[in-house]
Amino acid sequence: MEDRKFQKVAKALADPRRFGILQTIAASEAGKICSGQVCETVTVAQATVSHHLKELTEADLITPHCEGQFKFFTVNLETIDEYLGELKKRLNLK
Amino acid sequence: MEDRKFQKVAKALADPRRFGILQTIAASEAGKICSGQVCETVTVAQATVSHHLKELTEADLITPHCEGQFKFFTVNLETIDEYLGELKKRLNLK
DNA sequence: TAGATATATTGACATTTGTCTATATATCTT
DNA sequence: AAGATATATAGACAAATGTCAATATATCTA
Repeated sequence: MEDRKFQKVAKALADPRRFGILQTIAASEAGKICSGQVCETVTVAQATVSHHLKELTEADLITPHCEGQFKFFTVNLETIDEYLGELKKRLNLK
Repeated sequence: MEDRKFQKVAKALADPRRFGILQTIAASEAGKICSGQVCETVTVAQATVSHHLKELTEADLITPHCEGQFKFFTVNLETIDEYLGELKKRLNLK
């Protein structure tokens, strides 16, 4: 994994609220959830949620797909696995 | 793992320079390295290195032990493993 | 005991970042 | 077409953060 992506992922995971959103998406019934539903689970403004979803998307931790006026997100498991592997690799673990 | 620690570790890992320092410690010959040696591998001031080492220590990612006027650090593998496990757990992975 | 070396702390500063309100854009529904 | 709903963007702001120079503290050595 490239430095740039490695750092992007680490940063995306580092904010508590943003990680909470990621967790919410991961825990969603259908494995996907739309922006509005995320907003309901959180105490910040819609613009802030939109911002966090963008960050998570740019880190490739989630993947968006539109259905009409709704935008759904799914967790990108591969990126997470890659990140965990890369972290171990860089720290010479197991 | 408690929320507080989980966040602390994530934040500690999120800064590129700080992660680089962690990597340097992990890669050290003897498995331990003192502050001054870390300084040599990096382009920032000694005060900045000291600050990052403190952050890593507070996140329990490294453990300090003094030998005279030197302060050595070793990587705390347990914390890293715990963090990886917790991350998977929170995202419902494998 | 002095001076040298190693690390920590303080205080300042600039940048980054999370947040908001207001507004724009896009899609749906009647 | 018009209003309603969903999401994105712009701009502003405060708080957090990485950085530094200067200084303090602690330990070593001659």
